[in-house]
Amino acid sequence: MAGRPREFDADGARDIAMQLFWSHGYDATSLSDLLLAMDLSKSSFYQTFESKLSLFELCLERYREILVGAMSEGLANAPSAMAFINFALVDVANETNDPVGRRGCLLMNTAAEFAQRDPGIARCVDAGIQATRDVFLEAITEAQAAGDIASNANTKVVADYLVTIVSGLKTQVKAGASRDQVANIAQLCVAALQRMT
Amino acid sequence: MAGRPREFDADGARDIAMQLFWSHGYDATSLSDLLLAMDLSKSSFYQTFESKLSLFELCLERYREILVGAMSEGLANAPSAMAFINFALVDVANETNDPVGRRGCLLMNTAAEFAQRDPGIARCVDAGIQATRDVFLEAITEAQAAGDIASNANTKVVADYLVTIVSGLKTQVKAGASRDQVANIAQLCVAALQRMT
DNA sequence: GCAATATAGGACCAATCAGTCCCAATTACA
DNA sequence: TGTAATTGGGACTGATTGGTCCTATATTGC
Repeated sequence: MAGRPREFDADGARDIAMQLFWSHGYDATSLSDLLLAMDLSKSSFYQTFESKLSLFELCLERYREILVGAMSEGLANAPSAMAFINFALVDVANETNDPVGRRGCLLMNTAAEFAQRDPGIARCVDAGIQATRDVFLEAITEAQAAGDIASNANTKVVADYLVTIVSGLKTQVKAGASRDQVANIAQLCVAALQRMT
Repeated sequence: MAGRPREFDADGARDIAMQLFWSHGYDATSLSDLLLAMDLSKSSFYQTFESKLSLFELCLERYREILVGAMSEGLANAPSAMAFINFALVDVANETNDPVGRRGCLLMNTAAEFAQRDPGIARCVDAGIQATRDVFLEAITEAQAAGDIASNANTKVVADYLVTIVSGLKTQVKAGASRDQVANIAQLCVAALQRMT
């Protein structure tokens, strides 16, 4: 009944596209760039992914999946919730010498580039940010139980605080800040968190 | 000796362009958009501003000028340096219902969009960020003298912290956060700052 | 063999892009 | 009056954009 099977891995191709979008943004990633990197003919591309925009949505969802997965795993494996939070912030400094360039966060980049233009994209971005916020929320609750964060702190606001910090740090990286600079800011943020009442 | 004088205000036209770039970014602002808004013919445009890119550089410099001016004035007129810092952060929440839209900061937007593409633009962005950092630095030193910030705090890192926070908050705004949400995060950041040792 | 699907490749589309050039008219100063 | 500069407008460039359509070939299940 079914015809000739697809010869390429659609998920793999989408992941390659995700890297491009992450590096250069939506507009600056042209269709020809995509076809070249994904090693697809135009026919195959449009048969599998409806359009550039819908592929982008897939990439955003995939990005969230990977990001939240890594964060959840990091939290689970960390010696303590506070250690995880500390790592999440300080680790941003390592992106200053990322061989693939200072790309920031695909979700935040998208929010900055054109989340307001397309409602579907806006929903994707929002869902992604909420998901990372939820992981932080979990870590904060855990850190509270461990006595590392004041018990009367408003966990939701603190979670938003962490998302804001990470977002801000990544923008600093894109703006050209040095490794030490970013690491120092991150440490200050963690220290501030620990002193909250 | 001189011929027919220019009929339009070049600085005013540049300011209009700045608003466009601020709202939509560099790439998404087309030349026709610019000509229409600035009310210029293509001839006049290219005679006065060498190219779209060099006009953009002018806009970045102008933006810095306005931003730093407003911050300096705010600091000078505030009841205290700490009050100024508090206002600088909490006031970001007001951008959630800005009639012109959630535009973020032109400097940070540019850093995110393509600071890495062009070295001249990267310098402009960096200069702008440094300038705002310097105002914060001044405020921090003043707040230290007033006893509102711990005297042993590393002022440069704290200044970077503030820049990071403002940048993060503005990104939150662009990502769709509510007014209260942003205000709460901002207040938390200020509270954290005041508890630093 | 037949229907269904996927393949690569290219022709083609209308639109947009930034930028150049040329034009005739206009307005200044000397 | 002549020179210098700006004006608006349009023609035009070459390139790129995302996307559609078509053809011919290939591979599957029935």
